[in-house]
Amino acid sequence: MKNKSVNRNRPQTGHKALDAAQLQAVAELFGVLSEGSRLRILQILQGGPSSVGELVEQSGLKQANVSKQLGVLLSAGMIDRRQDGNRAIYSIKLPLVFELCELVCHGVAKQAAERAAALRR
Amino acid sequence: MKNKSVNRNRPQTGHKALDAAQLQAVAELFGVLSEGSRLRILQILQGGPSSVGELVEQSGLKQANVSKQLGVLLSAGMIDRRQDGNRAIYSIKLPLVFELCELVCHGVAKQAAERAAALRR
DNA sequence: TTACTATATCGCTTAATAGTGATATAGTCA
DNA sequence: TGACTATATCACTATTAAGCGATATAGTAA
Repeated sequence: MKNKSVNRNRPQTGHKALDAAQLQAVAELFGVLSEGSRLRILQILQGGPSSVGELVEQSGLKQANVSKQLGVLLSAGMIDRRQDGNRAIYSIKLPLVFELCELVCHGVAKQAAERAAALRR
Repeated sequence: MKNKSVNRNRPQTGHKALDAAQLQAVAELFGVLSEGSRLRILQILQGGPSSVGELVEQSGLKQANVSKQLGVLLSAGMIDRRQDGNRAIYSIKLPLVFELCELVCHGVAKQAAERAAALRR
């Protein structure tokens, strides 16, 4: 028999593997970030807290949709909500969101854009 | 009139905003990472190149599903494919994948797991 | 109260995709 | 050649969610 294993000499990655539940949690976090409309909202919120109306205006999305996506972001714990009189003010809660966007935007945005354009068959 | 703008004194974030196309590209990248099965495959590949059969064995997923998800990862440019006789050997291509996982896993995995468990209403 | 504004939610249609069993394709070995 | 193994693809079902118009809810102001 050949028994030619590909996996000898595996490099040490320096972090322990996640179990199924943790993997699923990470997947869900990425899932929240996998929608252009939500990224757009987060991008606006990176500039500071905003009301729903301001988000609607700046994003170009419909109000119902903005509210819905804000709910998703809120459930995911990524943003905070504060009531100010008539309005609801949202702000970014998790600094990780910043870090993720920094990492992705700096390192990959251009390549990703090119690749996505190429793949859009 | 009140004209009480929430958005004075916006902090400088130090990176320029992405346009719609770039946002969409980033969203698609996150989308690829938003599935537990694909994260599982990437996690195994972090230990080194593997054949499809090895991935099937270690992941517990069906072969058809592994092949399909490998196709998604390949199209996204995250992994490489090499033919070795009868087998197809896949390996991680984008180092960014490592960095993303490091960042997320270290900083959030536990919190995300707790939060996801709490949210699983 | 009434009128007005801001936000959230409902119901709906539509689109995308995960996972599956079955099958097709391609390489290996006799 | 034929038998066998490994991988990819097909056809299908079921689930999920985005975006929308319409409506409900809540706060404000007269």
